[in-house]
Amino acid sequence: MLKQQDLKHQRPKRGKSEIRKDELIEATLECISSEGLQNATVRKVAEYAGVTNGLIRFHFGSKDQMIQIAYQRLLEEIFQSSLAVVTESQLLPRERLRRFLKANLSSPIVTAQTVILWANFLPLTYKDEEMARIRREAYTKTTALFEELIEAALVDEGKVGVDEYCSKQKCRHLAIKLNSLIDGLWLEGSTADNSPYKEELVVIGLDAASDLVGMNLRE
Amino acid sequence: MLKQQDLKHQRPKRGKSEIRKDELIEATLECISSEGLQNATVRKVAEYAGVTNGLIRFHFGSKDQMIQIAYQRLLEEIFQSSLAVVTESQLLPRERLRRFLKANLSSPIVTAQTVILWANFLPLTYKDEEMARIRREAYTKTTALFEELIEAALVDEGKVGVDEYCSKQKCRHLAIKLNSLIDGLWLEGSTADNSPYKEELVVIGLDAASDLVGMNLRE
DNA sequence: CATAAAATTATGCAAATGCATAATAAAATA
DNA sequence: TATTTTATTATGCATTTGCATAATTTTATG
Repeated sequence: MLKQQDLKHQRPKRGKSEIRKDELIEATLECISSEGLQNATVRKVAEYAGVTNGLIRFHFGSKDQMIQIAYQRLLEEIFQSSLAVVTESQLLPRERLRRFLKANLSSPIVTAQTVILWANFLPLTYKDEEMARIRREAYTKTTALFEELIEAALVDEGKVGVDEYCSKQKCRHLAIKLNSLIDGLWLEGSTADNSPYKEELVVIGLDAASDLVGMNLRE
Repeated sequence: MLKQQDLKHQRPKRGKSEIRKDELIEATLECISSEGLQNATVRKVAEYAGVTNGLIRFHFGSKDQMIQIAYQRLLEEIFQSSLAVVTESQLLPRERLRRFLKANLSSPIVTAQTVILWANFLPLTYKDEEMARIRREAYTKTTALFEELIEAALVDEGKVGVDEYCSKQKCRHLAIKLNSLIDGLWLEGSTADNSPYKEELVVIGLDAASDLVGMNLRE
């Protein structure tokens, strides 16, 4: 009902509409990161995309939906870029966890651009239920992955037994701790623009994570 | 030149103007936390304060200044409420650190209201130089206090020598770690509204901090 | 090619917004 | 009390903003 997805044998190429929509989403993110959400008006975003404002209504229906979709995209991109480093299956669990942490403490996640975008959207998640949902969904995904990586590493290193309740609890707590640590460092790292400090942040983060997990993740 | 501060023998009572300005600042914060920065217009804030919009221009000059002053107030209030718990001078350094951490993980700092306000202001600190300055100033104060508390605790517990370079470095790193951890937990704690989880966050936070500092801060 | 559908622009409007300026009220002062 | 400052309201204006609606162009389809 939504689209003629399965009519005929469709070319693998995305339809023109999808491409344009993609451009508009990217333009939205660029506009917000450059001008701030306050100034990211429908007209400005259209200007960033090189189209006229009416087109945004055509593709998104309303400004609110435009914002929601852009937020979703941002979170998905962040998730994907940290997921990418752990998909190589031949890695040791510990190394996988280490890479995941490192990815979350380096570019492209730790960039002023990313944090600025994140910060601009955040307030909306407290007032707009849909934005809250989008946030929760991404958070759940990230946390699940985190717990998974932690548990695998702990089991592999013989630190916990498998399937015991207190082990689950331990992993859950560790996930919260590591997640918080990373978020905090990420926030801090984005403010200071001197890159030597940013590299130091990775070291500090892995060091702290090592203490928390009780496992050498510094390598 | 600014005010007739030292003319005559002035009553200790604040002038009417100061009181009204205070009301307007509080109204600004209330309005932002209820409606979001986007909708915190001059007229809305005036409505929250029960005055007409012209008065805001009279007291603040412009909307931008109104926002800046409100931000300053928020950060000051946050700082003061965590400072309050460590001023009792007869406390052991370790207990003092512990209380500071706990304060930063409980009400009134960890409330949706506080985080919402903080989140609303944050994006501005990336575009407005004055807002960035206000943020840096508060951050510097907090970090300095943090390092102070950490160093005192480490020295008292005999974990480090006094005045050595690597000790300073250690304290600095620990301050960054604890600060990040707390910020992350704070952010997370504000989203979930179930209070049992919030109490758990304090436990988790103190537990993690204990691991990081290498000292029992759980009580 | 013809025609229907999709994509895009053009135009306009009503509401909101920040700010200015004048008018008025309240308070201080002499 | 008279007068000057200070505080507050009233009014208005130019601009911006989101959205609607119609017109136009482009693309797909029979």
